[in-house]
Amino acid sequence: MSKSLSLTPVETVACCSPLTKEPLSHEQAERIAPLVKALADPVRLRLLSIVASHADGEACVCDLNDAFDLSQPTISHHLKVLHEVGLLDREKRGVWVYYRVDAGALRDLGALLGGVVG
Amino acid sequence: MSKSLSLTPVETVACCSPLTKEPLSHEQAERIAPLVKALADPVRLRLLSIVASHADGEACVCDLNDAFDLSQPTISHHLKVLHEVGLLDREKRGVWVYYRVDAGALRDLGALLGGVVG
DNA sequence: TGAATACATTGACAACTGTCTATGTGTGAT
DNA sequence: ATCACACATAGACAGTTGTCAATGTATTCA
Repeated sequence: MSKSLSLTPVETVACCSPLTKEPLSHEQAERIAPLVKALADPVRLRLLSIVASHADGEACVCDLNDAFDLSQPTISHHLKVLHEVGLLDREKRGVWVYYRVDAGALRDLGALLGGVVG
Repeated sequence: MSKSLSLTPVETVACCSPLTKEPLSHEQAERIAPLVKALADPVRLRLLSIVASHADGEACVCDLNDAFDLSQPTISHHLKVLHEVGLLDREKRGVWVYYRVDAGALRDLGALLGGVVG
């Protein structure tokens, strides 16, 4: 895996001490913020929790659309945000697209915030 | 402590299962999101980490202002956001105002996201 | 009382975000 | 081939957010 600027936010988070241990550098904060920002929306929080707790750990977009009173493009948009930041994996099977939570990413983020050692 | 709508986001988070355990309700997501949103900014992430890792667990605004290349009102604004959501406690002593991290709040949020049982 | 210091509040403005409608793209079935 | 379906993308628009300069409010000291 590359060490370059193309690190996804998720990859960045994995290697930081807990927030409360030592001050975050400017660069660390700039990289972590997008990941937290991706979670900072009620719809995306629900999307993530629905996917995570779904049978087989994955859910197709059609299931997700039904869970909200929002247009399909809006759900698609939120899924894209979560995917781009590395919290959700995508897989297309036939006509359907299945999303799956990157459990390690969530765990690392939790550790970073909560103070549990990663 | 009241069970009413006046729950601070921090109080709300403390009582939820991890994100990945079961789907968040609409109401839960609406309450948790502001807390995550408060963290979803690089400046606020750094502010929190600086305060948390400071000697005695507290820092005065003057220290914080010096750590950033931003105007004093801007820092004041970010501190207010973190305070209103319950992540930072304020205490005025003389002319100075000291901020302190609510460690439990951060821990609960980490548990909620990371999946560690609260 | 007056001046200086530490911090908060206000108001303004550009940038970003969430949502929608309309449209595009790929896949499977007839 | 054509049609229907599942999902993504584009463009538009209102609401929110981060920042600053200017101003307000306590508090201490002289």
